Amino acid sequence: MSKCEQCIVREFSSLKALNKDELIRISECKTSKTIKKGENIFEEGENVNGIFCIKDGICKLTKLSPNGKDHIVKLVTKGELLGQRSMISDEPANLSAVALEDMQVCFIPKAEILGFFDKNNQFSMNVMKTICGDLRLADDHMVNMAQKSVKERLAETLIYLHETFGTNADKTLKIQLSRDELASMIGTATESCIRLLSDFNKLGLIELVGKKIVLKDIPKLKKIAD
Amino acid sequence: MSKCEQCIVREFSSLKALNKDELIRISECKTSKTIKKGENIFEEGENVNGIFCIKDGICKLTKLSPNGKDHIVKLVTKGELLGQRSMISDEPANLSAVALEDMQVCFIPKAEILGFFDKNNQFSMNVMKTICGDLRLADDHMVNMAQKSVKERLAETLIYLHETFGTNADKTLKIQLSRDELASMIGTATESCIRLLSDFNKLGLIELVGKKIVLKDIPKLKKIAD
DNA sequence: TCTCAACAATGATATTTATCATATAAATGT
DNA sequence: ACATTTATATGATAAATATCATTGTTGAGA
Repeated sequence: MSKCEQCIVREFSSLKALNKDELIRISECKTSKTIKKGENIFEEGENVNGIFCIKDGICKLTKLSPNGKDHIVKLVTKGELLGQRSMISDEPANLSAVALEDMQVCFIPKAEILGFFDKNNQFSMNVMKTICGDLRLADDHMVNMAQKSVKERLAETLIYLHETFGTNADKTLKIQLSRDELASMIGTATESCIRLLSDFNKLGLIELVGKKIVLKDIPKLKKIAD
Repeated sequence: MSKCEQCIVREFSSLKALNKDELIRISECKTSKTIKKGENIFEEGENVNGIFCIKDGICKLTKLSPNGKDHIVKLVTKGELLGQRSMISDEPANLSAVALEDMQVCFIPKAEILGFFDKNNQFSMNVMKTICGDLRLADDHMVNMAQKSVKERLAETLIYLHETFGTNADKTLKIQLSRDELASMIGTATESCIRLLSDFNKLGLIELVGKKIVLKDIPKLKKIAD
């Protein structure tokens, strides 16, 4: 079993507040998993009973809307933790986590984490701050969904993907979402999303390289996004 | 100065975990304010430096969208706390709080609250759970905004207002929002909101009594809301 | 009581977005 | 390598929603 102490991704999450002994305890009780692209880490409504630490890969957090469409609420990547909210609220997961690429994740049981809450204030403060950050993002996102047009949301999302996940050598966005997934991030029909991408392409704002996307004119995209 | 110990609203918030001594400490450092309808408790971007405990009244939490329209993110009422997220994140307020009716609020300085975080685990757990609940609502809300039609959102909001704030003796909704405010809760143009209210009225789902609203057929409204 | 300003209502129209249909391109399994 | 599925693309059209213009209503303050 690999040692959390030597795992570099912990430095990027609330876990960085844990000391040597605490990390050793986690190493002993955690379980590591490989998740293949397209598989669930957990599903909406499921009891999670612990948190997941993402060692490698990216996943989407989705929620099923009553109309039957999935909405992508957030993308979560290497170094981040999953399932904190459910654990603290002591409720089933509100969102599903689905791998966008092959992933390595570690599962840490709830009991262990709750123990640290009592003893390590810095750790619980870190978790709180993370959740507060998520809340802020969610509120901002909600207002965007309610007040911005699909075009504005698409431009904004493209810039977000560019800034957050970067580009490949050929300048294409490193994170590769299907048109369908992109549509369900911005909350629109797949066809509308494709059409707007075509428009952006014709306007020279982006370039479509097969299924991949290159951002050609970021200042203009930012202007559209507001 | 009134005593927090004898204030009943604390029973409805995270503050219920505080013991007698802690409540006395708060009584000594808190300040009480009257906020008139339409006035701000705090404004987006402002440094809050503490939390507000709502003793009486209702306020709206709004965020200004880049298009210049205000969006109502949440309604907050008697017994709830305000400003927790900003305090924990150590960031300026992300939302403005505006009184919908005359309010009584108490302000508790940050230093005091942070002190309790260290010493009273139940209290910090309560705060965490509240914020987790807010996050869950925000995510749900985001998906609604992204995936539901304006009509669905209006029906849903009417039911929410009914269930949360109840009705007057004449069956009208107790909380009275202007058409403009209702529109900015559901994320649509004021005229669209008014038009849909007229439609609901003609269909016998609601009744418009001047500026007030009576829900006539809740089951059908729920069906529309999904 | 009158006046003005804010709010509510509605029509006409433009714009945005979804839906349905169909075509093409790319990926997948055998 | 071929057939079959899946994803992308685009046109035609319908539906939802926003915008602009106008009128009616209400309530607060002079």
